[in-house]
Amino acid sequence: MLTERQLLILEAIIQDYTDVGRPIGSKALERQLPMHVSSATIRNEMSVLERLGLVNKEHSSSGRVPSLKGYRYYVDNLVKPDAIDKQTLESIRTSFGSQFFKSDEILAESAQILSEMTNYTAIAFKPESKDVFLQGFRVMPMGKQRVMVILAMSDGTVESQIFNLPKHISGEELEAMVRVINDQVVGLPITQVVDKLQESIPLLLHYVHQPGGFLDVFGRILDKAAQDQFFIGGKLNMLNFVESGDIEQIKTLYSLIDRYDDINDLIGNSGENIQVKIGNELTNSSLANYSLISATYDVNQHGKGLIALLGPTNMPYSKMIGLLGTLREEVASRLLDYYNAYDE
Amino acid sequence: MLTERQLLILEAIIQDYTDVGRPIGSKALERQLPMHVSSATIRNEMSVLERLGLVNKEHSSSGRVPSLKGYRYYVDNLVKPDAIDKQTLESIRTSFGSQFFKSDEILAESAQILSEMTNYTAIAFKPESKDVFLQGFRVMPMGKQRVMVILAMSDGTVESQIFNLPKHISGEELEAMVRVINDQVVGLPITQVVDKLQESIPLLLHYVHQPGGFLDVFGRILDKAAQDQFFIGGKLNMLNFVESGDIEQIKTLYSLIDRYDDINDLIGNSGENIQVKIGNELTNSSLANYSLISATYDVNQHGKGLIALLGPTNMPYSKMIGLLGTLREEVASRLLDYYNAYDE
DNA sequence: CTTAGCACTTAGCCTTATTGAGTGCTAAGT
DNA sequence: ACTTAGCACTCAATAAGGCTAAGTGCTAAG
Repeated sequence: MLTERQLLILEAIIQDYTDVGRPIGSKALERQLPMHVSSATIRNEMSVLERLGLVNKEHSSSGRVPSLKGYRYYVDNLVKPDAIDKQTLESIRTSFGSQFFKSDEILAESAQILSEMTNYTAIAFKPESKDVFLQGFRVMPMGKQRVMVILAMSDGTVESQIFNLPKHISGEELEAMVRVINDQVVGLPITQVVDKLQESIPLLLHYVHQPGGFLDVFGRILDKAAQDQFFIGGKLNMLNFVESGDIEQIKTLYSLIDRYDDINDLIGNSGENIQVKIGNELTNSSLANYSLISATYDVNQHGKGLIALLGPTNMPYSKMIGLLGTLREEVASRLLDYYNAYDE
Repeated sequence: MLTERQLLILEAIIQDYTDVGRPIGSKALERQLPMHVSSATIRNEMSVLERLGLVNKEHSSSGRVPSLKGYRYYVDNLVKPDAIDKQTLESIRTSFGSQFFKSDEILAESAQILSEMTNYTAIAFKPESKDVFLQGFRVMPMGKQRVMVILAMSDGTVESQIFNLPKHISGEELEAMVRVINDQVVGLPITQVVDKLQESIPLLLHYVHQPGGFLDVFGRILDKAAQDQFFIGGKLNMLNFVESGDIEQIKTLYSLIDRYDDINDLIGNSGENIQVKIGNELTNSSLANYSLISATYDVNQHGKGLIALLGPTNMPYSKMIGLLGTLREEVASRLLDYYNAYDE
C-alpha cells in the first residue's frame, strides 16, 4: 500500500508527464508538490515507486516516467472524471446538427465531434445488433435484366444493391422467387440468413439457374452491413503519436483502423460503462504508445453501443474520461430521440 | 539541341538515379556508357546539361541528379514505353476476377491490380458521365414513415437512400408527389435535377410541407454519386516517398487523396491518351516529389474514363507508361464486356 | 576535342569535449 | 527513525574538430 505522499508524487509525475512529455525529476517535483519536502526525500520516495514498478527511468540518470503499470494504478485508484463545464456541453450540443436522416449520421457526427474536441482518434459503434432480424426483402426491377435487391433490418437499417441477372427471368418468375425467399428467411436473425438460403437452393433452382450468384448478393449486402457498424473521426490524429519517421508503424496503424474485426478485437469491451486499456493491454504491438478509453451507451430496447477514444498513453485521463462520460449520454439521447420520432 | 552523347548521358543519369536514388558522378557513368570516354569528358558534358537546367547538383561537389525539367525532357523525347511481357499480361488477366456485379468493381479491381504491380498508388476513374441523365425515380415505402428513394441514372448506376418522412404522408399523397417529380426531372441531365426541383417547389408544396428536406435528399444522393466516381488502390504506398518523419506532409497527402475535387484537379487530364505530370507540374506543393501518369480509356458510347498512377518523380517511366498503356486497354475491354452482356 | 592531373568542396561519419539535468549514497541534523 | 545537504557519478544532447570518399572545375598537354 502506498503512503499519502507517494500517491501525491505518483499523481504529480503522471500529470507533469502528460503536460510536458519529458521525464520528471526530483527538483521539479519539489517546487510543485502541495507540501514541502526536499528533493532528496522525493528521490527516496521515487525509488520506492520505481521498485514497485509504477515509474521508470529512461536511463540511469534521468527523471522518472510513469510506467504502464503506473498508469493502470492511476486509472484504477486515483483518477476522478473531470466535470464538463457548461460551455463545453453547450458546444457539444450545437455541434450535433439538428436533423438526421439516418441513425448512422448521429454516430458519424459524434465520432467527428469527439475527435475534434480531443485531437485524438474517435470511434463510434452502432448499437449491438445481435437481435436484429431480417424484416423485409424486396426485389425491384430496374430495366431489362437488372434488379435492385433491398433488405430491411429490424433495427431500421436498410441495405440495397443493384445486380444484373445473368439470364433473362420473367416477371412472374421473379415474383415467385421473391415469395420463396420471403417465406424462407424473413424473420430470421441476419446471421442465419445466408445459411438458411443455402439450404433452400433446391427450391430456388426452379427459378434461378445460378443461385450461387444470388447468395453472393445476400452475403455482400450483409457483409456491408457488418462493415458499416462503426464510424471513425480524426483518423489522421493517430499519426501525431508515432515515433517520428516510422513509416512502417504508420502503415500498420492505418490498415488496422479500417477493419471492423481488428477494431472490435482491439476494444474488446467487457461491458463496463467506461473501460481504459493502456499500452500493452492493447493486443496490437504497434499500439504500445496508445491508450484506448471506451464507453458504452444504452439505447434501451435498441441495445447497447460504444464510443471510444484512441490517444497516447500519456493523455489526460481524467479530462477524457469525463468527456466520454458526457458524450455517451448525449449520443444515447440523440439516438433515442431519433428512434422515438419514427418508431411511432 | 542536344548531341547524341549528351542524350545518352542524360538518359543514363535518369536511369541510374531511378535505381539507386543517389546522385550520379562522372566515374560511375564512365563505367557504364556504351561508348568509351573519360570521366573528364563526361564532366564537361554534364556541365552543359546543367547549364541547360536538365540536371542539378545537390551541393557544389556532388554528382548530378535529374531536374524536373530533365525528367520532362526525358519523358517528352527519350522515353519508349516498355513492352509488356506475356507473363505479366497473363497475370493481369487472371488478377481480374471473372464475375462482376457492378461496373464499379471492375474499376476498384484495376486500381488494386495497378497498385500491387507497381507498389505505387493507383487511381481509377469511372467513365466521364457528362451525358448521364436521370432515367428513373422511385419511392418505395419501407414501413410507416420511412421511404427509400431510388434514382436510376442512364449509365446504369443506381443510387438509393432511406429517409424518414418528417410528417405523415398518405400513400396517395406520396404517389402524387412521385408523379410530379417524375414529370419534372426524369430525363434531365443529373446536373440539372436539383435546380429544376427547386423551381418546382410550389408544386411540391401541395404534398410535402418541407420540400427543403426532400431536396436535401436529392442533393445527397447525387453528391454521393459524384463522390464514388473513383477508386484508389495502394493508398498506403504513397507514404513510401515522404521525406522521413514529416508527419505534416503525410497528413496533407492523406486528406488530399480522399477528395474527389482535389484528385480531379490534380490530374487535370487534357484528353491525351497518356499524360505525365512531374513534380511541380502537380499543383499541390506536397507532391513536389511525386509524378503522376494518367491514361484515358475509351468505352465507346459509354464515354471515356481514366486510370492514373502516383509515384515518386524518379520512377521508371518507360516501364510504368508501358504498363499503363496495357492496363487501359484491359480495363476498357472488361467494361465493354460488362456493358455488352447486359445492355442487350 | 579529349584527357590526365591536381586543388578544392562537401556530406557523412567518427571521436572528443562540454554542459545540464538528474540520480544514489553518505553523513549530519532533527 | 525521518529528513536533508552535499557530493561524486551518469547519461543524453549538443557542439566542435578531423578524416575519408566521392565528386567537381580547371589547366595544360596530347
